[in-house]
Amino acid sequence: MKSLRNPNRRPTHPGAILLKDVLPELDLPQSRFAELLGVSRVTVSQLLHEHRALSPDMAMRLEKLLGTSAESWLRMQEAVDLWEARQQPERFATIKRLPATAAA
Amino acid sequence: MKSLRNPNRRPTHPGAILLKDVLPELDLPQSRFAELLGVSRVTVSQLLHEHRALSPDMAMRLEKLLGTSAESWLRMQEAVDLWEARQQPERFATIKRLPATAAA
DNA sequence: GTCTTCTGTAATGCGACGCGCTACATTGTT
DNA sequence: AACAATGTAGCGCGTCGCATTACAGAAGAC
Repeated sequence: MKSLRNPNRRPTHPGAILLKDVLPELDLPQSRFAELLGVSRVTVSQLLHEHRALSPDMAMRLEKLLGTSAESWLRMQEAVDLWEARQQPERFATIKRLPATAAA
Repeated sequence: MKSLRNPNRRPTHPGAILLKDVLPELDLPQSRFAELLGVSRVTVSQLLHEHRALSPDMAMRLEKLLGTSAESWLRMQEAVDLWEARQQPERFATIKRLPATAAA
């Protein structure tokens, strides 16, 4: 087995975690959550529904507000970004693996 | 000790690795390196000198060409991005740590 | 000494994207 | 009926990655 988790599935968007786990736990309206983060309500809503990426700026805000590490939030976004990129192999099709110089 | 490496230093920019380690090893002119990556020479040069960030697109190209994981390249950039963000705490100063609900 | 290669960098244009703001429709609660 | 919360679209703005062009300096080949 390669992994206990399906290796080819789209990784979870950080917004989904916020929507399904974090917000219910906090028991706050999105509007209030947005206020506390110092961003607009629309920004939060779009993030929760995966209509935009979780930016480094937002990762920092979440860290400050929730105490969770900004790194962990960014990692999730990074995973999504790379998964998306890998869905279009044509984009990189012309790039051929360079033989390792095997020097040193 | 918290770490063997200085914890407060700016993390190494991925471009620096390319410039100091990867390119010398490959023994290629930057122009040829750019060709193989499928990007312009200017783009490579600016990346090597840390004048721009290493994008997910570039991470994929490096993975294809060098066999190194795109994740590892992006992680380095992510570290730089977060370090930069933390250098301006004023930006997030108004955000106050929310008490853990301690529910469940 | 001259020509060619490689390189750093500035300038311009373009498209993508994160964000704020406004506005409208919908749903649920009082 | 009235209000709060939410999803979403549209607009403008600033930032950023990238291509292209152009210029200048450094280094090596002849």
